[in-house]
Amino acid sequence: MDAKAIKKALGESGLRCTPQRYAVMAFLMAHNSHPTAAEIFEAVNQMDPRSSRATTYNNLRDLVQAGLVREVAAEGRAARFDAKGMRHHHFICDRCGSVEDVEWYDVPRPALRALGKRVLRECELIFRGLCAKCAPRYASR
Amino acid sequence: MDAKAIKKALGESGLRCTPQRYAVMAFLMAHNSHPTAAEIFEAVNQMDPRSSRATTYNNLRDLVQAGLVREVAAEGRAARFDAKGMRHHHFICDRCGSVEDVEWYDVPRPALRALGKRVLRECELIFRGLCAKCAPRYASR
DNA sequence: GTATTTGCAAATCATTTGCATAAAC
DNA sequence: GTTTATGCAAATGATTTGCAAATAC
Repeated sequence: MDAKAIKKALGESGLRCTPQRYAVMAFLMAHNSHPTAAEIFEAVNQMDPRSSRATTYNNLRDLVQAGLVREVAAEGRAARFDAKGMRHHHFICDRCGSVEDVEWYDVPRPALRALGKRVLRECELIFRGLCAKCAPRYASR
Repeated sequence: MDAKAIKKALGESGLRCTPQRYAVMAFLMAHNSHPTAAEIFEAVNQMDPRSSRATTYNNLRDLVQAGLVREVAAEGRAARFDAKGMRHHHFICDRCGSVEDVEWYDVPRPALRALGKRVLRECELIFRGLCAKCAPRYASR
């Protein structure tokens, strides 16, 4: 379906369309679960055991640099990734570290005032708390 | 000036007021530069070479858990810390990774809707771009 | 006095790198 | 054919942990 689109996007970014790189990109486009690099490696390698951990990491770096993939850093935990599709914000679970999409909402002008000489590239909302799975089991910690 | 306040806050969190822990907390309260754990260790140890790297890390973890310190994760780089004082948002520089405070702005209700069964603890704005120092030198990358 | 914290060095975890081989363009 | 990417294993960087000795309460 978008095999061609992926190839095109990679080409335009000066990246060759190798099976390993394609697989990472396709996987991220098909899953909005914000997987970690390790999870992506597992999944991609299970379908076609031709990739290596290092290559997965290198490809993720390349894709982030090319602007095709977004990296979400969470405290103390491994980074998580998602294909840049429709704009959205993120909800990060305090308990399990999962990252979920939250419907996009334009940050109003007043919030952008105090930026001074800084050059703004993007502005994202990060919600934190307990995800729907963890909320009921709230007890420890 | 707030030596007493620090001691009190630690006590209320069930944390003993050791010189090393106190030093970390006092340093964070006196500097809003969002230092990394390594920077905090350096600074604290320079004034009084009695602490160790491990203890600094452990104390930072304890202070974050106690809710006295906030941890800011940035992609690929070391975590940065700040004492929870006045509420504020963060600006993270794409180039140098520095984290700066941005005046607080209450996120309007509409943005808080799509949260479903999730339990919201906090909501923060993350601005990304080039800091005032890096903006003029924009060239490479 | 007792429970917590420290410091050390070793361990772990996520991620990157060097380099020879293989594949994309 | 040339340039870029791969896979491996080893390196790095950040952070954590085990444990005996020290210290806050």
